[in-house]
Amino acid sequence: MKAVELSKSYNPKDFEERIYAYWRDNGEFKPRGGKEGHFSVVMPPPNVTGVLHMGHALNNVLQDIIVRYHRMTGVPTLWVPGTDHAGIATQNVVERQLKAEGLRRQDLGREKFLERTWQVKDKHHAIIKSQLEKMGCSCDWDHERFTMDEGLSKAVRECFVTLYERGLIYKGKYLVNYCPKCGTALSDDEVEYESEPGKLYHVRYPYSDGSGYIIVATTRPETMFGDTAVAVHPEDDRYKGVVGKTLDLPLTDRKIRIIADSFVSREFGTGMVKITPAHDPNDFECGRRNNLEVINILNPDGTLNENCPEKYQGLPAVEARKLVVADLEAAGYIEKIEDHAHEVGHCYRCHTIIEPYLSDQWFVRMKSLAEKALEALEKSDIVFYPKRWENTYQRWMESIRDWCISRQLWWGHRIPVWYCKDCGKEIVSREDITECPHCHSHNIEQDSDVLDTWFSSWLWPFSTLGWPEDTEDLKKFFPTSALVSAYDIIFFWISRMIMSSEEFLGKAPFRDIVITGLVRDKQGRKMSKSLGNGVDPLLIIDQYGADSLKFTLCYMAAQGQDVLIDNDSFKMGSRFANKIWNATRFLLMNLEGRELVDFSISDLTVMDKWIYSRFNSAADEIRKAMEGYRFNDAANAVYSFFWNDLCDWYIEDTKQKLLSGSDEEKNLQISILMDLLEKSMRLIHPFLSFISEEIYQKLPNHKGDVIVQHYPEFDSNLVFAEEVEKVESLKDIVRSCRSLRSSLQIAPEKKIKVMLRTGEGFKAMDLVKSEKGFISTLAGASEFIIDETGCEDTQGAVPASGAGYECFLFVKEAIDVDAEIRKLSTEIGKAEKLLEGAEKKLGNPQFMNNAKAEAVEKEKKKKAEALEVIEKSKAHIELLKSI
RNA sequence: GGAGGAUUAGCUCAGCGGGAGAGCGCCUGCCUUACAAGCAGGAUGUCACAAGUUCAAUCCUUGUAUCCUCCA
Repeated sequence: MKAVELSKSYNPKDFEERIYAYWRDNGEFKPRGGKEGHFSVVMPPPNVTGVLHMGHALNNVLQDIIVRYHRMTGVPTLWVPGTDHAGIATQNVVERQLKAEGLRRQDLGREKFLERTWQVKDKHHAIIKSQLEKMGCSCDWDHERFTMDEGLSKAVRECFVTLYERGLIYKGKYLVNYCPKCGTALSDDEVEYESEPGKLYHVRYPYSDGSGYIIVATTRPETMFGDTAVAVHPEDDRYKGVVGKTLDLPLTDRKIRIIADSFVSREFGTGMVKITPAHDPNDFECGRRNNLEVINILNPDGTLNENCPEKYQGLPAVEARKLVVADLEAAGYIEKIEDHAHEVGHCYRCHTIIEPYLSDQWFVRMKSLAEKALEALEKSDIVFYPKRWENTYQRWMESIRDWCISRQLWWGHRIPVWYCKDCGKEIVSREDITECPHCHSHNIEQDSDVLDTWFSSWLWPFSTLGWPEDTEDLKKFFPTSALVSAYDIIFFWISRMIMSSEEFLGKAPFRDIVITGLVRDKQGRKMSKSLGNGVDPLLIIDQYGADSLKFTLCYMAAQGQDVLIDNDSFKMGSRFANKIWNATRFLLMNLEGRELVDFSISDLTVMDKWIYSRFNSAADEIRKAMEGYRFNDAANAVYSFFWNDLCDWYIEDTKQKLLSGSDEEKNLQISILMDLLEKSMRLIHPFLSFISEEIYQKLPNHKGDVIVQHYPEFDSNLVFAEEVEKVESLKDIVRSCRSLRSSLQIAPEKKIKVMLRTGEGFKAMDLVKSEKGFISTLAGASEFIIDETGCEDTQGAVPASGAGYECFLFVKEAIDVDAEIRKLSTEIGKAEKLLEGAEKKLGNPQFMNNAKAEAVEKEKKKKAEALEVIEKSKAHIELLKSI
């Protein structure tokens, strides 16, 4: 057989793109496994604005690992990709473009504006798709969906109309979060609160009967024009008797009443609160309870309207505030002004301050939906990883509020409601209509609003599979198996998907909910453009390769913890990939002139059995880790098996045989190595997909594409506990010798005589004998003597000890005897500490009675070992002194 | 105001009832014919603080401090 040549260094650019195309063109991403059951994942659809950032990379890389792992177990596996139209975000992008051209969306008109938005969508979609491909995502592109494509739009219609028919959708006057800049209502979750320095204004409201005044505290004095009451706590002793009295509202000619309501905090300000139902959520509720008038004082653009005194009309709220305060002050209504930090809501898209605003909006009644979703958790139909998010989910569901789903935007799913201008009826329809079904008038008009983006994405797990049609995909792949998402959209998205799925399909949309952390910079800050601390996944791929990106993220993604990284973090994955590359390169070189032979367990040496055992354990660890979505543990197992076990010890051990063994020995050895390499590539594939495929296809014993090979499983035939113990013992001996050499500053090329003296209970004798050459090489021995009787002369040797053995290095050069003695003394010190602890426990009757038998055994062993170390070390000190 | 998370080596973080770990960085020595993106050896920690439970606490409980996040 000829050697297979690999380029000298790992260069992912040579093959990543080619391999991706190969997989895709060969249909490897399609669900084709033959086993029973299915494994399916829907990709959280990235927004078609902007490009993918490191958070997307983390999310998709983890999905890819899960998907590849399950695909290799042989079940039909489907990963559905897609993108989200992202209403406000995308519309903002287009509006920014227009602004640069001096235009507004109204100048274009709805149709032209939407055309332009579709162009933006197409552009960003192409970028996103290519990014996902570069990352190596093994999603089935034939299943790709977009939240505004035909099928999904149909699903949205079906959903809206059905909910309407079930009485779960209503239109109502409601106080909504309103962004004056975006010109739309926002859901509660789309408002971000930030603490901001502000003022607390104490304002005097005089009694109408002239008997003095009361003082109310407010942070937003301009809203006083919408005041319709002042409230006190019903049990506030300070204000007994004032309830029911009338006040003159300053700067106006209106009169308002004092009411009692227990929502008032007695501690805040003066304990008297002005009630502005149209402009504060709490006040709105209070107003409802007390049948207060609701006066809206704002225009849609956030300026004051005709319900305010004329001089303030048309002013933005912040401007009006200044003027109102000045006027109040001039009229002597201001008691005092103090600094006051308070939470201010901002639009999550454009960061403008949110105004609570009274308007007509569409809502979904959430209570019944939430109840079903809670039940799903109680019945364990859904499981969160990590589990603690279940509390968060539960609390949110329990305190659910109705969901405002209308948005005053153009980009999105138009609300399927028509109004007949002739008969005044409201028509909700699955199909577009041109005629009023009641009076047959053509004078009808569709509601101009669109639906919240999440109203389409909450259907994602089943709408992407064809719902509302009863498709094959839906039958085969729904419910999906796992959903991977960061914790920031549990409420926006995850919770709502569960609700919609329970409502429309009667089951949870997925079983496992894998919550990842957020990607942050090394200081723990969110990555953002303004901070300039972002790490671009594409640049990382360019620099280190997609496998490095993937493996590093996986290695760092511990149980939903945030992932803190910088550019250099990815060297870790890159080094590992390079190691894999070079180990393979070495092995493939050694194929020259060899024949692969069949072998069985009886042909295996102790070392062989050890490495197969280690491989077996690694496969088992990885399976357990994957089942619990502990990605870092899985990555760790892969890493330490390949590098520490296979490369550092096993391959090193085989070098000698590969160089100087007989042809037969060489053939057997390289065959075993090829078997291990083939298995390793399968083991590694979910975590470093490109390199493992590239290598796999070059192996003489490969069986097709690694992406669809069977994932290694725990094999009880490959458990060799005794051999493992022996090899660990051998490694220990080598380490002792190396450590001694190093501390004695013996140059690597200097070979010296080494003697191993073994005591009772030393099990690895046969291994030590058969691996004499290997030990000699690693220990730099010119001569390696085994002393089983303890009779050999140790005069003049430098000693070291371990469990069941002593090593003696016969050094002729002058050595630093004192330093060695000091080293031994610290070892004695450590051992004495251990001994003390062990003896204390063993001498403690309560320990002996209560502790587990294994714990007691362990302490006994500890004690024996400590005694051995102390004894030997003391003897060694004497030996050194005699030099 | 409520809830959750974090606090372990210089840095980033695993671990989680019985002798403190990884990667990076650092120190020493090696271009050993796969890999200097490597190899070998080494140093570094009152596991935030305080009580409690336990035969035994970095790990469980409670409290404190500092930091972060979410919700109101």
